[in-house]
Amino acid sequence: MKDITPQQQKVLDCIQVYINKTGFPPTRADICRELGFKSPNSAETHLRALEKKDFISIESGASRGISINNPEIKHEANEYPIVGLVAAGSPTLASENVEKVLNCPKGFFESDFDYFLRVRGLSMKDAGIMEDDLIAVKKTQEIKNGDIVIARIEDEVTVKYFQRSAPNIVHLKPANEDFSDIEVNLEETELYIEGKSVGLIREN
Amino acid sequence: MKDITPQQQKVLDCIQVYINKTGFPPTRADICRELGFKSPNSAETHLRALEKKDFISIESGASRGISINNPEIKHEANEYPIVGLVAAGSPTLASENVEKVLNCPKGFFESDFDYFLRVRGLSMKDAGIMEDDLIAVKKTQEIKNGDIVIARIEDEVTVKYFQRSAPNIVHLKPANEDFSDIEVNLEETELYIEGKSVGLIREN
DNA sequence: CATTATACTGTATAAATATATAGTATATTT
DNA sequence: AAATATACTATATATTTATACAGTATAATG
Repeated sequence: MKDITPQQQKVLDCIQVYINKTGFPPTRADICRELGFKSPNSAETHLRALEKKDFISIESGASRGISINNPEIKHEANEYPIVGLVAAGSPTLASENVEKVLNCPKGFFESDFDYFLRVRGLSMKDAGIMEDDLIAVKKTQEIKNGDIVIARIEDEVTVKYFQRSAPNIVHLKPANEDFSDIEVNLEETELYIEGKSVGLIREN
Repeated sequence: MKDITPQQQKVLDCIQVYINKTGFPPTRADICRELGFKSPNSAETHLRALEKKDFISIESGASRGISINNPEIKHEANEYPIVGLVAAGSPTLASENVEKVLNCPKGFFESDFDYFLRVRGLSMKDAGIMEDDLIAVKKTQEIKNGDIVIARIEDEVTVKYFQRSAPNIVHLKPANEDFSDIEVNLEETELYIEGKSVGLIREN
């Protein structure tokens, strides 16, 4: 992180204060009003300087598209969506699948994650994953053998242990003797890995 | 607070998730994209309904001028100690037993709780409680049959199902067939109930 | 049975906003 | 001495965005 100039610090503080006060970031004009600038370009150039120094991110084209980069994890809390294991289709954050959102501190689990998945069924019982548990899912394709993955095979979504047995053969193994392994031949069947489990929460 | 419709809840969640993801609220068009609406007016009317019911505030004329009203639940976070199952003696919050502290929002589980207990052994495996899991423990003497309790019998601390079989007989039942029930005659043996499990967290 | 709330599509537009361009001036670095 | 970063004013404009208006349809309410 490069050093910030006093004026840039003022602009950064102004953005933070504005967000705290209103709930959304300021426009260039808002910053000018707050800090007494007479040209929107004053704000613009400061914003670009802050962006270059990585203090903020600016989403191009979006109004008020400023977000403050906060690499240090201060017990900031986040709202994470809880999605259900929909029988057909992958768990998506977009639509009717979001059950509710759960407030959880950033860095709660060792790895960061993207959403919670509500578990249906007992196929991972012996891994201590019970019905209605919430799995913290990190969307990633970096899977190692033995990871617990959220996998979609032809519109069916399941939670299983991942094991690549051969270059084109993946085994999805349940942790329950009442269920059997799923062998997926990647040349015949489409397998999409939604992500992997990085944690679990049970409310009882 | 008036009651919210399922669809309005989705829109509200969508706003919250969008803010988490981007740092700023969505536009009407953004909401449509996320939820699959084809007219910006769909988002607009839902927003106005949410505003009328006081779930959100909308700043007139401002782009992305949506803020979520959440005066009551301020997602206050607390530091909870993680204590180990010390072989002799009850889990105390004395500093030598505190492994570390975990930041967790208030009201994270349905019931409030006092500390986390690091689980040793697999005696509650079939209840989905695995080695190294963290049990959220509420210090209480109000125990019902079937509750998962943290019990101390003569300096030995265990986690078990609680069942009062007779006025003076308590059974502490494991959830693992390799372990056997512990029958406690309250007239002969001292049983102290440390508290009960109200939730579980697994970091993996 | 009329009214109101919910839940949408589709179109239009004034206002809000990001952002480029053209300058001026000072301090710092190479 | 030239280049670069900072720190502004002033103007212009394409795009983004909020928001109104016109419909359709269904369920709930009084």
